[in-house]
Amino acid sequence: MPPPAKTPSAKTESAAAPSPRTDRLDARVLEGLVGYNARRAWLIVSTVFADRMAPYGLKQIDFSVLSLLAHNPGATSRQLCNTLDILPPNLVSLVATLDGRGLIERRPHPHDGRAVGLHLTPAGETLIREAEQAVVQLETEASSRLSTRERETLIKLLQKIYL
Amino acid sequence: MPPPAKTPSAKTESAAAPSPRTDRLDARVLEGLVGYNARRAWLIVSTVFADRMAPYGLKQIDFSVLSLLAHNPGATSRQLCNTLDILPPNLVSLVATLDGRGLIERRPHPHDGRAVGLHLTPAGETLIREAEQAVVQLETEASSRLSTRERETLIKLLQKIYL
DNA sequence: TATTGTTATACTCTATAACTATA
DNA sequence: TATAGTTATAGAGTATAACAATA
Repeated sequence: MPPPAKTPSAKTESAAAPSPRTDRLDARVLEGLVGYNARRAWLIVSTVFADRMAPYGLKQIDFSVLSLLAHNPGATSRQLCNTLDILPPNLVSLVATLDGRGLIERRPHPHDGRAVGLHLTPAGETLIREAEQAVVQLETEASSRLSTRERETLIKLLQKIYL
Repeated sequence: MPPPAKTPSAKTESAAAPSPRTDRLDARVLEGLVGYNARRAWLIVSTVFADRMAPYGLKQIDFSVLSLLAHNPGATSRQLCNTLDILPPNLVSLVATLDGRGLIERRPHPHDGRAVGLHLTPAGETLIREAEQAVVQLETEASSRLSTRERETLIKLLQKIYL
């Protein structure tokens, strides 16, 4: 059996340079891991998201909550928590802030006296409509090196992991 | 122009159920975003990672540092920071802990008196060798619904975003 | 003057325990 | 007894400013 074809190694670049003194290291092991790559990609999209959503005063979690309420009027905190995988105590101040900004409204739940139905206000509706458009735009730019087909494939494969 | 074909909406499930009272909400807008999906997928892999690496006493960042040092002996803190996109102050206690555990060693840098070359100890070499195998295994399981080809495609597409 | 590594610190995110009011 | 929402709090993760030693 012939020796296996070696993948190019950083060490073989130059036999006389044990300390290449570059700023970047050989990260090929990490770059072969789904977890590492998913986090790095998310970090990039995240940064663009934060920049573009700053004018709307929305962080990622705020956007998620408003977008869910736009398409699920009357949803409860518990439903938001289950859908977004966040813990109830961490949603409280968030909902309170959105309420204080006049973007959402808390109404008594029709069938359950313990629960509170969350609804977008007209201001909230307007804001999330604009924000959703901005997010679609920002997502397209952040993944501009992917074709439409590739982007769809990427999302489909990611969902095979968590959905 | 005819009305556009409606995508199936949660609202059309039943005209008499304005509050479906389910635990899951319609999240199709979010599920169309790369950022959202990348984060959700990373969260899953992350959980599996934490469970399987607990016996080794390694968090993700510890694993990344040790793995980089295994393939880049003598790397400096600054190089680790640049490669992993973390800030220097946040690496200090981390390196100190790995040093305290006897997994890495700090040696004076040959060409730069300010810098410190980081090296794995024999114990560190052994640990990261086992840990890398465990991570490959855990990654395969966490992405078990993907074929080998799909997993490669996923990684390639993620790297198109951040690399 | 610029860079490496460091300290101190603050802010955000995430997690747990315990309470209340309703079911 | 169990669940929805809340409070308080603790722990991680991430960020900035400022300093000492060296280039």
